[in-house]
Amino acid sequence: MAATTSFLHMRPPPSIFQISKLLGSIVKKKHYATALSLWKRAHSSGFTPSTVTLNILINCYCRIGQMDFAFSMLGKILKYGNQPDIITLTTFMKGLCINNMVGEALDFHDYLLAKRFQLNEVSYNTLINGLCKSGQIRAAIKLLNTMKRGVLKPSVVTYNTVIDGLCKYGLANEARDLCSEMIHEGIPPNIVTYNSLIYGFSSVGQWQEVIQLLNEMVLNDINPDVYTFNILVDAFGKEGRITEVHAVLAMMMKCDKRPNVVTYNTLMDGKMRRVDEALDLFKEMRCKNLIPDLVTYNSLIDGLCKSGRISYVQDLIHEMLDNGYSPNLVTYNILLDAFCKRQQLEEAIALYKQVEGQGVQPNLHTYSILIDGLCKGGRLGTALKMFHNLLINGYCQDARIYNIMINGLCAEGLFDDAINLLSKMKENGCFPDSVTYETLIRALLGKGENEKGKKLLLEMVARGLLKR
DNA sequence: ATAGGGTTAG
Repeated sequence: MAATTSFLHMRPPPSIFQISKLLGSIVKKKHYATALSLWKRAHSSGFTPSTVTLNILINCYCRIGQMDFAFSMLGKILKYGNQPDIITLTTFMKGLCINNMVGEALDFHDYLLAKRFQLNEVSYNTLINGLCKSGQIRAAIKLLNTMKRGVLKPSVVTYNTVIDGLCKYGLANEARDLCSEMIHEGIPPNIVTYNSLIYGFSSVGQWQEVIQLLNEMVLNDINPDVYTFNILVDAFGKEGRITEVHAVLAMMMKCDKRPNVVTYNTLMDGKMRRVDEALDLFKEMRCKNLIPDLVTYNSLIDGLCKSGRISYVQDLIHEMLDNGYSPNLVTYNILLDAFCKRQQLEEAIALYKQVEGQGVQPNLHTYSILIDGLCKGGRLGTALKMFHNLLINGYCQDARIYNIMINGLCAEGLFDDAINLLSKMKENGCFPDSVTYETLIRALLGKGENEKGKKLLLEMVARGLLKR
């Protein structure tokens, strides 16, 4: 920051073009908060933003979830007598999408159309991606088909977006059909297409298809890249197939592709049960001049917490901060979980308040950790309060959160309350899973409540939830 | 010239 501050005071002063360029390079590294604070300094030194500057700032605010500020930057463009351009509008739509407001993004699109603003292919790709990422894959396909009939034709990026969406949804076969369709339309698949498809088939264990895709790639003169190898390392690692992981790494070397941070993160993640090996990889990574990123730190912190090596966690957090990474929600969830599991409930609550105070929006995982921690720490009342707040705020479709609360009630012997919660869960349209029934049945039978236990066991069987 | 879209990891 010192270097950038002196940059602002250069003689002659930098142009707004140079400042925008610097902001852009900071954003490229995803250091959005840094870019914003640099701009604040520039602004107070008297620099006036151009539309490009404001577009960059809109992007920054969107990425850190401050949509109200992003919107006020939109207003600033008008205030300076300029018109938002296609990049402004697309950036803003992207912001709505990544902040769980895809519906608003679509409304914004309709509004722009009504005002006769011209959007382009990138704008549509942004919307299609938003739909895919929010699980509305059918709506995304519909929009793709609309594009086919219109003036803005889908490109390889458009197809890749939907293909990836299908693959993430476990619909690899359908994705493959779409790839054939795209070839039929005269658009050849590229490395991204193949990577998505390989991810899709490897995540459902259809290795034959994966091998076929790899062969097909080579035939089409498309070489596997680091992404391809990382996807394979991850998929094999998740299945515990260490031999295959090593084979992929060997193949990677043979293709002259160097492992990157993601490769190391993936390998470390697969070895978190063996923290020492993960730490060795961490050292190796630094020997190769690969800079650890936030994911690296989060995985290591998680592994160290779970293996009880707390003193090292502190060092690592300091190192992480020194390297310019601020903890994100994943970091906080890891630490909250560690505090709860170590029965340091007061520390957990203090951290939670700190997170809220920073304006970071906790997610369902945060609440699951806390409610479980509160129950196990003898604070059932507080847990119930937090749980009911969640239901009121619309988090009522996730079985895991009910399971945690049911478990908490059972642990206190409050079986009737637990059974009532099962009913409430069904009323809310959330399907109990095998964990729900196992929790209740185990607790009831353990306390000699055999009749109630038996009744639930029958219900579980009737719902087809009993494991064979 | 500087800014917006698709692929991997928690």
